[in-house]
Amino acid sequence: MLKDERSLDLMFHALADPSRRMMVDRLSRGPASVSELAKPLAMSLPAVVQHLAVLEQSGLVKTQKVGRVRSCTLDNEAMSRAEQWLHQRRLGWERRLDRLGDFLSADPGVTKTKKT
Amino acid sequence: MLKDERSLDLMFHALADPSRRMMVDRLSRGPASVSELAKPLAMSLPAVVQHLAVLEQSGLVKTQKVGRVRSCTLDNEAMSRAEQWLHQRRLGWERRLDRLGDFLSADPGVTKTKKT
DNA sequence: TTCATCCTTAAGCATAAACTTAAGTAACAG
DNA sequence: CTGTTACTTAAGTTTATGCTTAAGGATGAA
Repeated sequence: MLKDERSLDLMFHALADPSRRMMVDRLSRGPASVSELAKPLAMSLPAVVQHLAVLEQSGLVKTQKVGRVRSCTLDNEAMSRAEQWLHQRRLGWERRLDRLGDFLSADPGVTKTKKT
Repeated sequence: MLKDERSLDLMFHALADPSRRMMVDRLSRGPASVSELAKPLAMSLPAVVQHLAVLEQSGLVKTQKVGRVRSCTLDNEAMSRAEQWLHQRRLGWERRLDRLGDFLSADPGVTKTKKT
């Protein structure tokens, strides 16, 4: 992990394409070969391989070549890192809303907040 | 929600840029104006506004103009949808690993699986 | 009214993405 | 050894992104 930020760039970018999400979705049900991943997608095989490269560079997917077949799997830890980034920001926001709720119910009528 | 897939495209794409993530990070600590969002970023204001438009179109951020100031807030539900997509795929994968673990510990030595 | 503050809009530009087709290469089956 | 399967590589095209600078509004303060 040279730069965590860069890694998030690559992961979210990888997830921003419906074909790639479909591949991830397929892999969430178990390992698959390149042609298995390609089957449901309406595009050429090279295009699929390019998508796979994006997923692999992001770290979300690992692949391993056995004979002439490339076997692909999901990387749980990478998935978790993307999920956690979202989770933490969302929690920060929710805590803020909670505090606001507390404030409002504690002293209804007071509206002058002091600073930012 | 006309197309859930399209919405995920836009959200993950929005998150795939470090400047935009920085804006989301800032907003997770509370609402902010456009220039507050711009302050820590090394780019022109119009560039920031363009990033903000990407975030807004994705649904992750809501904005509201009061006087000459645009106030921005995070949309918790949109954040949650992106998070959930990741969470569910990751769980699918983990369940699979668990089943594999059960299988291996239940009958060590047997290696001939049936076929996929 | 006059001026500074906060955005907005428009236009242009360089780079990156998402494909395509056309040829390979490498394992394996017969 | 020959053909089929399963990818790989290369090159080219089109569209989208991420900026920039240069000019506008539109509000609010004095």
